[in-house]
Amino acid sequence: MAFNDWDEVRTAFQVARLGTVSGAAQVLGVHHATVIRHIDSLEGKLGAKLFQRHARGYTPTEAGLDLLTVAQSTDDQLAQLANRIRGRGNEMTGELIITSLAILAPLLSPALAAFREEHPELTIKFLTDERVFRLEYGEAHVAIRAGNPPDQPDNVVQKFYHQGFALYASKDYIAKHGRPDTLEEVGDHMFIGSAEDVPRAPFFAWLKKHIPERNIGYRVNQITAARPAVLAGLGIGFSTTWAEGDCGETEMIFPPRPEWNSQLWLVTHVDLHRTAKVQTFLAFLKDWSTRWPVLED
Amino acid sequence: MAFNDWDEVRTAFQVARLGTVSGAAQVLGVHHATVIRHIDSLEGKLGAKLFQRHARGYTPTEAGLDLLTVAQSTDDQLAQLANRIRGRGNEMTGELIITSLAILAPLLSPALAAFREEHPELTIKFLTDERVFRLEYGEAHVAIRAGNPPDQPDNVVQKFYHQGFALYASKDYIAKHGRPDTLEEVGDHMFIGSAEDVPRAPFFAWLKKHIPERNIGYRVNQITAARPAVLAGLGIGFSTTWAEGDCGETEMIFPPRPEWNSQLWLVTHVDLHRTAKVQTFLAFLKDWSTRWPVLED
DNA sequence: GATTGACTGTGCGTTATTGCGCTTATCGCA
DNA sequence: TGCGATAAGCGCAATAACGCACAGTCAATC
Repeated sequence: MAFNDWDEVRTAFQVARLGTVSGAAQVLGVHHATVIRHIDSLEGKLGAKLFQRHARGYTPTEAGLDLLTVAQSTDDQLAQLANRIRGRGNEMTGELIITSLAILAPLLSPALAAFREEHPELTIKFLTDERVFRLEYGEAHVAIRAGNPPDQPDNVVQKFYHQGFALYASKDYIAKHGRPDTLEEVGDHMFIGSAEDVPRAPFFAWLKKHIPERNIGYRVNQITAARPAVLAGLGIGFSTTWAEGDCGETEMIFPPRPEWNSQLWLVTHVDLHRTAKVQTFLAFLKDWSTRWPVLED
Repeated sequence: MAFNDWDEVRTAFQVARLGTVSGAAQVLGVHHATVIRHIDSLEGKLGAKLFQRHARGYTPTEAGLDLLTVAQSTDDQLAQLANRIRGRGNEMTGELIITSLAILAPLLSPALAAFREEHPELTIKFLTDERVFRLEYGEAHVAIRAGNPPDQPDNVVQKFYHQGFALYASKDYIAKHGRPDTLEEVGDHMFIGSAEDVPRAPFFAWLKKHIPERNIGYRVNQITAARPAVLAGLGIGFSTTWAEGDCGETEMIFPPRPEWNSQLWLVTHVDLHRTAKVQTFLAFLKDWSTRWPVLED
């Protein structure tokens, strides 16, 4: 390790620049004795004189002049860095990393597109994965989570969209098998269930509890795979109300129930929550979500 | 002022590089609590988070990554600077500034030429002036002084060449006016004296004391002007034995006397005396001076 | 040539920074 | 599920860095 005390370099820099210990002390906001001690320490470590001392001040030697130029460039670079970091909090530039459940991609994409149009300097990363991305590792700025309110420490959580799930079937399926009248009497109708033994999604948990095993002929481990199965006529399956709203390919068999619903949460890390980038995005997203269909109780 | 504590930047740099507070503390040779305090202080000053804290360590934010790259370059530059400064003491490069009396230029120049040939990397500045250059201001590395031993503090003084002065006249002058037999009976012979009221040079002081005013028809304020005057036939004047040795234009009228002689001193500043550059030059010069004419007592 | 002002240098008391020990939390592994 | 390893965080005591006051030096100026 070359210099193990950058502050001493900074002190020597000011002395070399100003030519006097007193002047450097004034600029640095310390006592001139401190400046002398820093210089002595630095010269001792380097084994070379940086300054010639005389009653009128300190004159840099060749080594001192060399330090002057290097430290000047360091000073400039650090000043620029400070400006960048201080300004970054208020800038809508760089990356904005958002993570959510894969199923929300169709719902969120239009909002993200509109947000990017408003802030072209911003690059948006939209991450979906089986594993939960960790905000505390800096993997994302904003997470959209479902289910019970996340209670990670250092995470700022706020209520977001209340998502309604209903049971749908394709028009083909209905033409072939008709539609069940009640959920208590499903007859031979086939349902699309979860591949998990203990499904995390509330609607899948409900399905496992209320629909007999024999009526479940197709199982998925991700809800995103359910809709294509429904469209393919594999059975009656869950989908969100916002996805099926007015598309002509499916019909709602049973309307949303409170116990099927899923609450979405907006989650940010406390360190990033206050930044303009995150705040602007959250405000935009909440405003956008008012246009989404609302469940009637 | 952007950063007023470069040490905290250095700490943050190691944390960003290694990813953990503990690792950075180990590298820096401080306690990990100190590292945490540095980071907290730095973030507070910048008003932005540099790291995301979690149980596995510290992950740099965008600002932290920015700092990492800037500080990495700073670290490299300071390391190179340290190597340059540490090595400079042993290098024969850069400048070597020598100051002396103007009259010594003809004597020293051949030595300086030979020295530069041995060390082509070295640029030699040879300064002569009325005023005395001050070593303690870094104006020169080596000074060649005459007269009484200099007793400036912080100056390293060593005996150098013992310079002999004699009285010379040009062949023209001798042809016209002949030559005096003794210094006690100078008759109408003209001498070249000093323009100063109290001459500092010992031979001029002697001249003022022993030669009547009426025999001094030409006065100079610098000894360098004396030899051209002698050559021009203005009178009998002092010159150094090394200058007149075997040139055919002048003849020695009176041989050197101990009271005319002048001791030369090699003077260096204590801060620079130990450097290889100065030491090598001093050794070379002393060796070279052994070839100069020696006074017989 | 005495005086004034600016600067360096040093001993001493104080403050602030640091190190230490302990606690808490997380992860990996059996 | 429990245990060991690793890392952050925090209060308290020790130490090192700091500011202060005064001495000493030099240069300029009237």
